[in-house]
Amino acid sequence: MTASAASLDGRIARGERTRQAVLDAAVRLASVEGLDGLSLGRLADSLGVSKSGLFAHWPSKESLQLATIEHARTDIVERVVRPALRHPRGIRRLWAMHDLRIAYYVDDVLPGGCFFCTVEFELDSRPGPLRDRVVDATGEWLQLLQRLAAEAVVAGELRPGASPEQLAFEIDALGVAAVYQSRLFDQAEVYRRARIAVLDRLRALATDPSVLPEEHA
Amino acid sequence: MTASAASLDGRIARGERTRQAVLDAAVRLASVEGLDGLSLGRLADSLGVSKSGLFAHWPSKESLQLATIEHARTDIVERVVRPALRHPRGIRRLWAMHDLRIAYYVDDVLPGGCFFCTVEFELDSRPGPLRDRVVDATGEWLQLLQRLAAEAVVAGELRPGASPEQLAFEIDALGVAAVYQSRLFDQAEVYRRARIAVLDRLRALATDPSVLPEEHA
DNA sequence: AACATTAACGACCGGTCGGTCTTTTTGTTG
DNA sequence: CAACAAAAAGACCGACCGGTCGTTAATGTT
Repeated sequence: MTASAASLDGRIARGERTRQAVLDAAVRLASVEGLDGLSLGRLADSLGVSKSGLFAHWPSKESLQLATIEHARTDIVERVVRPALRHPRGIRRLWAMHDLRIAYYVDDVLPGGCFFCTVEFELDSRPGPLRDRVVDATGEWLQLLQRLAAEAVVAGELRPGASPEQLAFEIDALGVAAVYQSRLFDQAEVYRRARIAVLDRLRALATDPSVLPEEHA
Repeated sequence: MTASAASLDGRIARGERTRQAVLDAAVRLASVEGLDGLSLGRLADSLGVSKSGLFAHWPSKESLQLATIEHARTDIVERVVRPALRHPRGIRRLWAMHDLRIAYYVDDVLPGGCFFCTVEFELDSRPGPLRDRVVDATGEWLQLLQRLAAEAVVAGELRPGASPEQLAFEIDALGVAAVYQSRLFDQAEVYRRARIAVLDRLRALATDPSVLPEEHA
């Protein structure tokens, strides 16, 4: 019985594998049906496991939903936030954040397009622990955009008059709208508009627009 | 038995009154819970009528949901679209449409903020008659914004280079984002940003910005 | 007064929901 | 091998879901 026994125990490893598989499926399902529309029976069926098996890992539906939010957040951080942070600080990093977000949607990572967009509108008027967690995560995202914009101002790449709060609001708005309009109408056109809108906005506020990419037709 | 017998028949009048009361409550409930979260039992309870009484007016839940979409659409037309169309054609009418939309949210007409925003994200990835009807209504709204923008270009109030499609996308995006962010965070600040964003955008594209109102602090 | 029509109700149906409990299977350890 | 522990299954529960049916009450027609 060593300190790493837990990681070597095949039983626990199996449980962890199952847990990840369940959360993967839960995020995918919830991106379409919402966290409330996510039913334990259907979730279990879609994985070929039994419903009661889920209760071996989470004591209630709500705790599974909370874990699902956490899992979705981790996914976004790894696929969007971290890659964007590898770009040079300033206006290019801010643009990369929006660009990679749209790319995440283009790549059809989730069948519903965006887990957080779905649950934000699902829970925005329904108090409770789920909503609280979504509020936190969304606040983090907006503050991240805001911080990147502020850094771009400090670096002199955005005009001193530019408001980071205002800019963060607008960039997020265009990302959210891209999700729902692309689902309702023609996808490619909408994604193009969401990119152009932010590019135009950044170009108008930039001290040297040439650091931004061309508008790809 | 005159031609206007139907309108004089107290039985039919009573039914019509009930029908309107049900649809009013349905739109309000669905703006919070979504069209799927709308349960017939709770809807009936909130009105003090019996669940089976609802089936006297609609043959199925889906047909009630469709009627609810229609009812919500009528509400928006009367409270936002028609008042905005009374403003002079061009950039002022386009601004009025956005301004009145935000005012609709500020006035807390619906407990969930916006019926269509909720159901757009609820149904955007779920095929069926409900989604089809929402797609139609949303398309109408976007084309309306687009038409107003095009009229402003024709009137020479917006620069010839301005793209009505792009502008319509951006204005709608800022309206939608105002809804969900105001529900998750501080309301007044978000509404102010949604107004300023569109005002700035229109001002940048206007040939004569003085026809637009000042940015009210 | 007799009858037709409409709105609305209460009882009930099969099915699904989240959740509990007991049992079986799978893997670890002495 | 036996003893044990974790993962997973299966049977089952009360509550609620959308929906049906037979009935009653109110209104209008003759």
